[in-house]
Amino acid sequence: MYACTHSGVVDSWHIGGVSGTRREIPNDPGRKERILDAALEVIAEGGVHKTTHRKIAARAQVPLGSLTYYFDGIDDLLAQAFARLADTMSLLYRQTVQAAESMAEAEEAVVELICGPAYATDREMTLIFEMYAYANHNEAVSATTRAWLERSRDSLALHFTPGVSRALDALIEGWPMHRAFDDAPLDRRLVAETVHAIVSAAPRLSIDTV
Amino acid sequence: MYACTHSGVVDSWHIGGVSGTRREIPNDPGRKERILDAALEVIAEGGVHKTTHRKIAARAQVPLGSLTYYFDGIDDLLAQAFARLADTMSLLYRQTVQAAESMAEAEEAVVELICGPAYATDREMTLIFEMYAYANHNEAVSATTRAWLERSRDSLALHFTPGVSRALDALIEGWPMHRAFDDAPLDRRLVAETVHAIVSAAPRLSIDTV
DNA sequence: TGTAAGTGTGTACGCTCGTACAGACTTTTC
DNA sequence: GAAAAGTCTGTACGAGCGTACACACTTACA
Repeated sequence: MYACTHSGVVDSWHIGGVSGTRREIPNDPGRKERILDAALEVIAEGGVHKTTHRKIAARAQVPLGSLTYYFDGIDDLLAQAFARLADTMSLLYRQTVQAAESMAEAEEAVVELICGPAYATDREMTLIFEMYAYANHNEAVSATTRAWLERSRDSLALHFTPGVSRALDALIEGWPMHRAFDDAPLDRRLVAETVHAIVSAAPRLSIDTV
Repeated sequence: MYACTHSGVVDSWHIGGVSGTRREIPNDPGRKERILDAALEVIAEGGVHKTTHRKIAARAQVPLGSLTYYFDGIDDLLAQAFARLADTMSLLYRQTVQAAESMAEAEEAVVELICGPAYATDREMTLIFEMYAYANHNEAVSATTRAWLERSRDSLALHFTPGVSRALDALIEGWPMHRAFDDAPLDRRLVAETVHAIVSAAPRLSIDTV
């Protein structure tokens, strides 16, 4: 019986001088993760509404039964896939912001997050749209999304005041969304100047005075 | 045979002195629109991935066969439902912006669009998420979405320069999205001050100088 | 009234879906 | 070597899906 808290731990030991090896990782070490990655690919290609166990299994090159073995149904699988996406994206977000060592660099980092495509490529934007949509109908994914937004704001708070962080975060959310549908590429200078305008207004943003 | 370009036109005429009346509107005048509204309700409740012909038919209180009579499959139905949503929202957006008669009122209109809930309630936000997600996998909905974004920017252009319009539009997109997942309500003063910061920076926004 | 055209629908079909589960397979222990 | 424990999977089943279509119904006109 597979417990969903799969650790992947492998242990070797010696008993009475005899060296034994416990079965080397269930069978296929990274299988669960491979399934989750396959799920994200399938979602990116056809959307959640066309995502099925069979497509995921085929993409991950695992038998159909594997999915019911590792996950408690399709909702659980999707929730864990989106959680994996959120982890990856959050980390990238944080690394980008954290690397900045001055206010100028911090502003530049925000511009980078908005203009990409290092942070969010078309594929990631598609997945994010799917996640947001699905979150409105699934409590686990909703929690994942909230945690993600909170982590984003915390990352910005490394450099900016709370008010500025909220405003910039909204901008980082909204602008790439338009980029996803606009034909024209994003004007990097316009973005930079908008970011600067918000940052410069910090002393006047009310939430910071509370 | 029903042609999907249903006009709803009723015509009376006289031929050779005999007065005739063409059947007064197919049978159930607003049926097609009722089906589309029902579709949006079903989508709002369970998401596109749980939306089916049968649920829509039940919600609209029409027979199942009606849906295949009026629409060329589920993709067509969803596309027209989202087009209806976009029309409604676009109009509301434009009316809100257009009513402003000074720069101060224009800024206030933008704040209103962001903070709602007049413009976008939770239900509408859910539908918008679904539309964006679906647009990435359906050409017709993608076109509808692009047209919507363009109309939004045109509305803003009634009061603001192109650069400011783009920046504000991104903010109007992103901030309500966070509102949809945040526990805390939006701080209206912070929003107002952010909007003002962007508007005030207009002379320095590069796209306006081109 | 009879006929033709057009509008609308109940039913049924073929298909794919999620999921269950008997049992094959692998490793460990005796 | 045999048994036990645990890991994994191929197959099958019931449910629900989109869609087609024969046919009922309504109206227009002869």
